[in-house]
Amino acid sequence: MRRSGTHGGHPPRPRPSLPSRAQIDAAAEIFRALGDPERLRLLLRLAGSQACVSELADDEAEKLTTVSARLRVLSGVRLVSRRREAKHVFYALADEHVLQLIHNAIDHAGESRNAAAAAFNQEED
Amino acid sequence: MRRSGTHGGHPPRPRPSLPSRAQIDAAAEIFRALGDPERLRLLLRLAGSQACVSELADDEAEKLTTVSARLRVLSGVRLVSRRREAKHVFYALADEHVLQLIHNAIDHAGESRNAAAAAFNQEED
DNA sequence: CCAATATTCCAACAATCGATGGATTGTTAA
DNA sequence: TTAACAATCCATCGATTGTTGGAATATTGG
Repeated sequence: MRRSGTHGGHPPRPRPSLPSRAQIDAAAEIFRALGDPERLRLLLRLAGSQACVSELADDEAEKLTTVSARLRVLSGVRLVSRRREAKHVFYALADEHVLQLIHNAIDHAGESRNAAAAAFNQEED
Repeated sequence: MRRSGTHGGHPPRPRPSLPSRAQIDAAAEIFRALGDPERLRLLLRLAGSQACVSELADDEAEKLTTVSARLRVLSGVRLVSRRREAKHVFYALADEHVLQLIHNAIDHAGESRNAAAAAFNQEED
């Protein structure tokens, strides 16, 4: 049964060309970096104010190397920026978009209760 | 340094204090589900049109159980919705929000070249 | 130079993840 | 009921991940 054309329901949406494989991979990498509670918390911490590694480690009561490793992942996908100042290396959110992305996810998590099935069908879990 | 006050396009987003731990965990779970190229591709495929598991498996030349497992992850965080119709189970994007999230990430990946250092001194949007 | 401090690099390790085949459940038709 | 098909559940396996201690690097100050 191959009926992939006869179920109307999707409005004609301007499809901005399908993302390339490279783009999908890049996006997945970003999401993967975001997909860890500790890294996410670190990002939100940086949203408040920039900080150096030792300060962050002290703040979250974690090992230095642990925090450094987390920052390395976040920095690897440019979610945070690095800046050296004397002996310290300061990290900061790359830009406001990052925060938006996170808050979008939090939003989605909060409302997904019934929004999920809304446009599709009503079902009960 | 720019203050978040006079942005001419965003609805008044009240800074929602700091997200709770549960919210962070939930967001991380969503990001983790998004953090896999195959799952991401599956989502984009569903953005085109809903489909049942076997159709998706056939479409992407993957095992049925593999696709089912991927969908299970996506469904687990309500990124996609499930609907049973006769013998088939149809999956669809949970809502448009999901697509926005993905395109935001792709966007970020594309522009992250110089956006990284922007936040530290002068930023431009 | 050497010492002290801040951070990253490296090499384990346990924990988790994704794919997969086979068993199981669910649905329809005879 | 049995048969056929669709999808999920379960157990396993190989690969990857996150943490961590110790070594290496970088920077500043004697």
